[in-house]
Amino acid sequence: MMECEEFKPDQHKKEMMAVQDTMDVLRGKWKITILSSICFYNKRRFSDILNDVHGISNKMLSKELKELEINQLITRTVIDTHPVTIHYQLTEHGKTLRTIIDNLTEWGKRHRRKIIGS
Amino acid sequence: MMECEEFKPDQHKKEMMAVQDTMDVLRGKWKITILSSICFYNKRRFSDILNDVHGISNKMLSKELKELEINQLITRTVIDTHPVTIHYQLTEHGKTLRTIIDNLTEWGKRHRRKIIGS
DNA sequence: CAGTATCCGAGTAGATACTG
DNA sequence: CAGTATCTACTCGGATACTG
Repeated sequence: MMECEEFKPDQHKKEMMAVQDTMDVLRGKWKITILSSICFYNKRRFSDILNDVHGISNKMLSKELKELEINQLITRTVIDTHPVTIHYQLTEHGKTLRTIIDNLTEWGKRHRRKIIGS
Repeated sequence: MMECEEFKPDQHKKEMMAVQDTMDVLRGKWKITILSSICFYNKRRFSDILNDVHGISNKMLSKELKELEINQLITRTVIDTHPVTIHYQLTEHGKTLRTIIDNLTEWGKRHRRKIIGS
């Protein structure tokens, strides 16, 4: 047996771990949709996102936003109006998800055609 | 990095639905990793995947494989040996996930560097 | 406006044991 | 080898009500 065959599976394990890492960050029913909404509008407030993301509850939105912030994908900015306004925005790191979001969108459309068509 | 282009909000709603569709298909702790394993080896047996995907139980693997098959991402082929051998393979439709898997892998590595480095 | 608090059912997932 | 069966704990997520 060639040594590359020993090396490749090992490399593959690392790749699979990387995929898992990403999926852990994006887990939850709403995360990608929330990111997509913030990305689309650049800046977005809590209640706006609540309207954008069809079906989400304020409890879940609050929770998902916190997790996204912990993972440094979004920032939360308090603006000193009365009452206070909160702006959510993508970080530079968060913006690097753009390609993935686009791919997921494209694939979703294709999948729908495939499943309905069959 | 790119910014989100100006679509009409109505168009954006459809895009978000498409993302949701994809995430619904890929939901579950192990699906992407399983696909990644099958993809890497082209053909893969049940117990092989069980070894590839670190931490998964046979119950979960069985369940996830069924769902992937229902969504027409993989095929299950029974080969008449003794005892029988089962081959799992990606369908053509399943193979279209390749780009997404690669992107998720790349992003996972970048994210790890980002989080550990901060 | 931007969230919290609480209750609860449904689904997810692990451990272990068993089957053809 | 390729799964099922069962039991159990944990988490997800919805509904409703409440706060500064």
